[in-house]
Formats: sequence, C-alpha cells, structure tokens
Amino acid sequence: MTAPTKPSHNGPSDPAAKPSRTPAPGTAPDTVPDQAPAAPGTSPAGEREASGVPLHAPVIDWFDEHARDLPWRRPEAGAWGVMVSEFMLQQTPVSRVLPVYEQWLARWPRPADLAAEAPGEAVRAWGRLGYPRRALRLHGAAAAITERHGGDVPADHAQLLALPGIGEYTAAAVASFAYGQRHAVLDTNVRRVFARAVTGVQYPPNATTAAERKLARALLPDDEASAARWAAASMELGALVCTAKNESCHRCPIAAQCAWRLAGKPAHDGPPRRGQTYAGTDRQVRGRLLAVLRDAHVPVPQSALDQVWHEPVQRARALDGLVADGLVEPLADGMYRLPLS
DNA sequence: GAGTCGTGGCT
DNA sequence: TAGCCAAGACT
Repeated sequence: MTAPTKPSHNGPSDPAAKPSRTPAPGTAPDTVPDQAPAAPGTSPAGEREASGVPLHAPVIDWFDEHARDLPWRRPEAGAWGVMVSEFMLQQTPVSRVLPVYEQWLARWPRPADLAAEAPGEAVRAWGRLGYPRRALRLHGAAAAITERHGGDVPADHAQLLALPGIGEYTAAAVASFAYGQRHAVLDTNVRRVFARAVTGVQYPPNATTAAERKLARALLPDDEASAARWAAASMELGALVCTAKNESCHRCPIAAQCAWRLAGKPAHDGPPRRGQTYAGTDRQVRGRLLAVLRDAHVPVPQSALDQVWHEPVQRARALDGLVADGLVEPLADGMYRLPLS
C-alpha cells in the first residue's frame, strides 16, 4: 500500500463525493451566438452548449448511477494506483488492463518498489498489454518519483508532466482523479462526446486542437470537486454510451441537447481517420521478438530470435529498434535479454 | 504535424 | 474477412 494519499474523487463508491449542482460555467464559448438551438434537423451545430443548458448535472447524475466499479477508482487505489492505471489504459481497453493492473499493484504497491526493480522486470510484467515502452516509462517515472518526490506521486500538474510517459492527458487525469483537482481532461472519449454534443460532428479532429482545449476549459465546472467528477463522468459517457461506433443515444443523459443528434447525425466528412495496419510491420516483428525475451528468464541467443521472422533485414531493424528503445539489452556473443538497467 | 509504437476483440 | 477500435506519448 502506498503512503496515504488523498482519496480518489471519481469513484462511484463514494457517495459523499456527489457534488452540489453548479450553475452553468459562465458564458458559453465566445464563438457562439447566444440563442436557443435550432429545431431538430435544421441546426448548423454551433459551438456551444445547446440552449445554454449545462451538461454537467445530467452527465454526473448518470455517472452516479452507471459508473463502472473499477479498482483504480476505489479510494484504496491511491495516486499510485491511479497513475499505473492511466499508463496501462493508454490505447488499451479496460478489460485487458484489469488483470495486469492487479498483479502490478500487488507486486509493486509503491513507486519505490517498482524503482528498486530492473526495468526489464517491468517490461516482463507488462505482458501482452502492448506498447511496452509504456512499461519502461512507468519504471522511469517511479524512479523519478522516488528520487525527486520522496516516493509520493506528485500532485502538481507541472511535476506530473515532467515525468516520463506522462503527457497532457495523463497529467490532468492523475491530478484530477487522484487529487481531485480541476483540470480539463481531454482524452479520446471526452473529445468524442464534445464533438458530438457540443460541436455537432461525429468525430473530433485527428489531433487535439486549441479549440478543443478552449471548449474543455469552458465546460469545466467551477468548483474542484465537481470538475473532477465531471472529468470522470464525461469520459465514462464516451466509453460506455457515446462510443465511436454504434452509439447508444437512447441511454444518453444529454441526448436531448446533443448537437450532432439534433442535426440528424451527419456522417463524418473530413479526412479519413488514419487507420493502423499491423500485419507485416516492424511493430509485429518487435512484438514477436519481445515475446521471446519476456518468456525467457535467461539470456537468449540470436538464433532463437531469428526464428520469429523470416526476413532478415526487417528482423534486424526491429531488434535494433528494441535495443535503441532500451527494451532489449544486447550482451556479448550475440545474446540478448530484457534490460537489467 | 505526421509517423511510430502492440495487441486482441469485435463487426 | 479485413478493417476498426481501445483512458496517448514522443520524436
């Protein structure tokens, strides 16, 4: 267990966390005409909260009722638990994170516990979650926390942002979920909810824009507790109801105010959302190479790695990349292992 | 700003 | 089936 940290504020298991209703967060974004929404099907989908009706209250109420009981939302998770979960959840579904998260926290209940291990152990414990550089970065973040912050996950947004593997989203998420602070937490779920409910389009832009950040700040409730609750609730709405495909508007607490739905749910028009191919890529080769090293608890000869991919040039490039990333440590005599340092 | 970086379930 | 998608970060 970590040193006592402030309780999580985003969990469904904390009735006291139910915030007071706050009034609309000031005025709507300034690009917005101050008028009632057009009739369904005729709205050009202005950049605003439709009719000025605040979104927080219905979304937070919905969250109170429907939030998943996830381990990192329980008070005992602490800031370290929240942080570990955020690393693992980057581009990875909850269902795959759950078992690895439990094992991770049981083995390394505090940052210092992880920092005391070889980075290769973090990579091994990462298992098949994907993007194993996250494991290395989490290990590096644990080391930095141990050295610079006395072993406690910092509560300061700038200090979080300075840790390896923590970017704009994760810094805001940890500060909000673990410490109850007021931050715009813009992940892919929230961006999609805002794109639809407020902007009136099916999908947000490929990269987060300044306009999205501005909108997110404008929609943030004034008080800390409500803001933290709103961050978790809007994210959950995107994850469970306002999904990328097959959205469930009939279960949505703000369907009546959703600009996209009111506009007749027009299809996405802009540039195609970049797809990801995988078969035959370096990523697939890297994955196979690392899988061999994860499963071996002793150094592995080059010949064993050569088995995973037939094409020598790509195979060598992938292995070099893993070494360059610090995920693989080359030894003498053509042996390889997960990094000890 | 566009590319890169894993993995597996779902449609 | 072959894409599409899942709580991004980093270069």
